[in-house]
Amino acid sequence: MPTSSDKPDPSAAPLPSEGARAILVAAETLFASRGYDAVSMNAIAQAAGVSKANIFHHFSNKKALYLEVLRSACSHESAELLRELEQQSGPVIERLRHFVGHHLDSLLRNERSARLIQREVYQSSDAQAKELAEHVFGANFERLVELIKAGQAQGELRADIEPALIAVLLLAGNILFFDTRRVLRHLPGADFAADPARFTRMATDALLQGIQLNK
Amino acid sequence: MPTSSDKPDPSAAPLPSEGARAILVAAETLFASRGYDAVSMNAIAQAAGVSKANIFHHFSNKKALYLEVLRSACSHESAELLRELEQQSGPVIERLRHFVGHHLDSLLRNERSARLIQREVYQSSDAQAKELAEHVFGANFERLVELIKAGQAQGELRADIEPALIAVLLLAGNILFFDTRRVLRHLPGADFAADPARFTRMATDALLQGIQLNK
DNA sequence: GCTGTTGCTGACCGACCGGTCAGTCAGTGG
DNA sequence: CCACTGACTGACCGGTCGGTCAGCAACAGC
Repeated sequence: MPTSSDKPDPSAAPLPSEGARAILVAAETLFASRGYDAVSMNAIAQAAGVSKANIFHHFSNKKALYLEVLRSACSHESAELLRELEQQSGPVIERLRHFVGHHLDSLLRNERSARLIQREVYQSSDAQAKELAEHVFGANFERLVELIKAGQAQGELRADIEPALIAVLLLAGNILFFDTRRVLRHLPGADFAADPARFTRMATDALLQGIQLNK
Repeated sequence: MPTSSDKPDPSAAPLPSEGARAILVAAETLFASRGYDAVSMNAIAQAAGVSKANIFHHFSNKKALYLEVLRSACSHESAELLRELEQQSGPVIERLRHFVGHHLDSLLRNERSARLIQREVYQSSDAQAKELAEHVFGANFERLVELIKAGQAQGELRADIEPALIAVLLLAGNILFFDTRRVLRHLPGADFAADPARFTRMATDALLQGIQLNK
């Protein structure tokens, strides 16, 4: 009998084997840059320096490998952002500024994970979307909304805007920047595309204070 | 042979034949929802109700078909937005409000085109990104930036923010909404996810007036 | 009649796909 | 020493991929 090909449990933490690690790394890189269908098991095997059959020894099939890559990316990404949201103190506006700046920085540093998750979000079915909202983004988003609510309660932020909307707007600029920065760089007048930190600072300022001139 | 001399072709592009139209429509739907690699020529042929060989009769290969689908999507999308930006009159702020609202509406109505173009933007190489910036988004973006500059010159908008940054922020909310609305719907407190028009109105208001409480 | 030309098709091709299988090899407990 | 195990591999499977090609039906002009 060959090795038992039991399915990897999505909730419990399976064993991160030694040889499987290289496969996961190679697969993450390829899946993130080219997408699921454009990456063959042969390509992953070659990139990982192992035989194709070896991948099937560690993962039951291609989909299971992809899900495992996605799972690790989600947990990694989620943990980093939650950590960032928790530790801060001081005025809410300063905490928001810091978080937004860190968020874009995190996207750019963990580009592969971010791309993988985004790909999943952008083409998810309704059922998948609900799962993503609850198990991947729920905690982070709720934490951010709580922070905004606190800012409203303390009179730092306008209370007549839904806090969730503010959260979305704060993240929208970052995500658009992350997604389109290569194109942005070639648009006229968008020289901020080359400087993420400057973009985040200016965008957050604009959103906080408004772009309309107060008479 | 271009025997159809009775029909004046509006663009320099080749004529969209009768039988080729069905292929283009089927291909656009499939490419938009599943991506290039996940769609086979067999699937396109079946969806279009023709033989696979017929596709190769009208298009030299899969890539050429994809590029043709992309080209028509780009020209269609671009023309609609440019038209919207040109005709308006009145205060700049009102024109911006109207444009942003129409932009999200356009994204949702032409979901397939929008998805196709986004897919291209998000995974474009540097060379492709430059081409997209110059030939697809350049005109629209520049027009929007000009409108913002006019608003700044007339004292309607703050002049200390780069106009291109304002343009990006105005579009960012819409695009994030379009991309993540399925996930958004399941996030706590984001009930605006079900009402695009309301989202756009509130988001634009927030951006125009700022979310910080003015003492 | 014949002769292109055009739109279209079924049959087919080599390459590659995800996945399987028999078997090798190093380690290890008894 | 042996028996067993898990990591690993080359060869191979059926099936599908993008793409080709000879040919058919319809229709024009001669």
